[in-house]
Amino acid sequence: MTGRPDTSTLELGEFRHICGFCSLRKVCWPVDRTPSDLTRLHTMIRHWGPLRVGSHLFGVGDRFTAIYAVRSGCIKSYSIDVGGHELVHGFHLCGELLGFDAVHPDRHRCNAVVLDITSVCVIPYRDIARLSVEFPSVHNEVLRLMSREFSRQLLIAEGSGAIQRIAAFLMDIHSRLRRPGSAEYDFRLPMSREDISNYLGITPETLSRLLAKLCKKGLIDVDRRHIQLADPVRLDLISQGIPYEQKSGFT
Amino acid sequence: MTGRPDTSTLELGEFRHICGFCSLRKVCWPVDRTPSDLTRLHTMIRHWGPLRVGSHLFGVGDRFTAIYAVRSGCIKSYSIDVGGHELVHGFHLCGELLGFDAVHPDRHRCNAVVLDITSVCVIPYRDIARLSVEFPSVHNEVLRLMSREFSRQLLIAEGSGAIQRIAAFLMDIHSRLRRPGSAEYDFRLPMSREDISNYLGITPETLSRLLAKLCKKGLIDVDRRHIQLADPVRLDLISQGIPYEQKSGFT
DNA sequence: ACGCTGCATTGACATATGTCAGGTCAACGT
DNA sequence: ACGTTGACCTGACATATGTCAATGCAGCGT
Repeated sequence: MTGRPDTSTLELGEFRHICGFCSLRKVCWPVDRTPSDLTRLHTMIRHWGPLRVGSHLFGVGDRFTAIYAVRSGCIKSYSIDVGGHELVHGFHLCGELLGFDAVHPDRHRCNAVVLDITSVCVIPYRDIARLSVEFPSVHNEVLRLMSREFSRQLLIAEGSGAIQRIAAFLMDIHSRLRRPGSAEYDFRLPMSREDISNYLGITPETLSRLLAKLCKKGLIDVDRRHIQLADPVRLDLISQGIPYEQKSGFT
Repeated sequence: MTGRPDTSTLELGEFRHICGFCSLRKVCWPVDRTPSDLTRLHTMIRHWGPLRVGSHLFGVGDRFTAIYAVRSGCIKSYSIDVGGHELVHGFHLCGELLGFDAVHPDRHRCNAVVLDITSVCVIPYRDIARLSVEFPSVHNEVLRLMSREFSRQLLIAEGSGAIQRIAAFLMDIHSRLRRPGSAEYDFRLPMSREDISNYLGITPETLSRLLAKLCKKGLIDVDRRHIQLADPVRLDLISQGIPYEQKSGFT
């Protein structure tokens, strides 16, 4: 779409669509809009996908051309450090935006790869900038969305222990994956153990052991990528560094 | 200034100033501006300070009223977690901006406390929003500054080992503290060991030991808060996880 | 000069996490 | 049914870091 060659990408479903009918509208642009605003959005946004697992939305050094909204599936953003190791910056699930990493130098500073079959909306940045000038609310919206990403990063980084970060991660993914209003506590992780451990800054072995530990303590149930939060309340306490019992074995 | 009562604050030097004469102008707003832009800034910005060590610029829950630019000194932003422990988000040195933590919920999510005798510029957010609408370049500027903060956070968080993070921290502070064009490699840390270790997510003891180790290896010289980077090149390698020798003892 | 005080350092030890190696299991094609 | 493959789990051990307690040391007021 940006002219970037990526032969691993399927471009099957490219077509225009009206955001006014989009189920994700409130997620992408929660501010109330007038019909004329929606008409504008209609002329700006393209739908794209479904994309094949492993294909890239953009890569390091690509020019900043657009913001992406995930309609379904999961995108992983990552970079490769000087030692050649992958560094996972984050995951973008259904209803979330990505691409803000390139606002300043005008070039993407990370890669974005498809983990699940994924469809996205493409919002050209040029149009966002134009809209921002016309509608201050859009400007605030962009700032707000950047801010949200920012605090999510802090959330994971602040836990001092591995268990805290794992618990926080599970709670975070669950809250982002569940449909609004749903009270279900089970979900399927869209990413591998390796991606999770890399994101959390621990080894896959430690992640595996601590998941087993949480399982044995009865806080969660794990079956491969299927997760059930058996005791969300205690999990939440652990994610905040509070052992749920005096002698539970969690610091 | 915002009406927030803070009896520990000195309000000695409050007066209007023309940013066109300000030595920090290029740091705050590096984009070239027309004289009329400068006149506008003139009407917006107030100077404030010097502020006493320990006084607060703002606290958690305060309404988002302004962005602050540090003219001299050092500000620490931090929050208190549910366990009552302090969590240091970052430090703001001469020529840097703070206050963006409150763009979304319109309330500050952290406290900002003075570490060194500090003077700041106060830029009311209302005016920034207004300027953003009139001048797209200002809008980009705000995004760029948020983006810079964002990547600084990642820089520190990504190092897997404590030594990496310490090395990265020292290099980072040095680059932010030195005057442009200066080739000096010594500086004075504006914050305590406890603040540093808290920021890096390690204990003061570990910090102390690893600083001693770097010292013994001849990479730095330490005298209380005075630091000299004796071997910046190798320090930089360490900050990227690359041992500077095969058997150096650094992972 | 003196002792006080707060911060920084150091040592001994406990614990958490990484490393390396091997083993288990489900998914898949033949 | 069989072996192959890749992801995941587990054990033994090395290392890094946290914890607790004691010491050093500069700044400061008396």
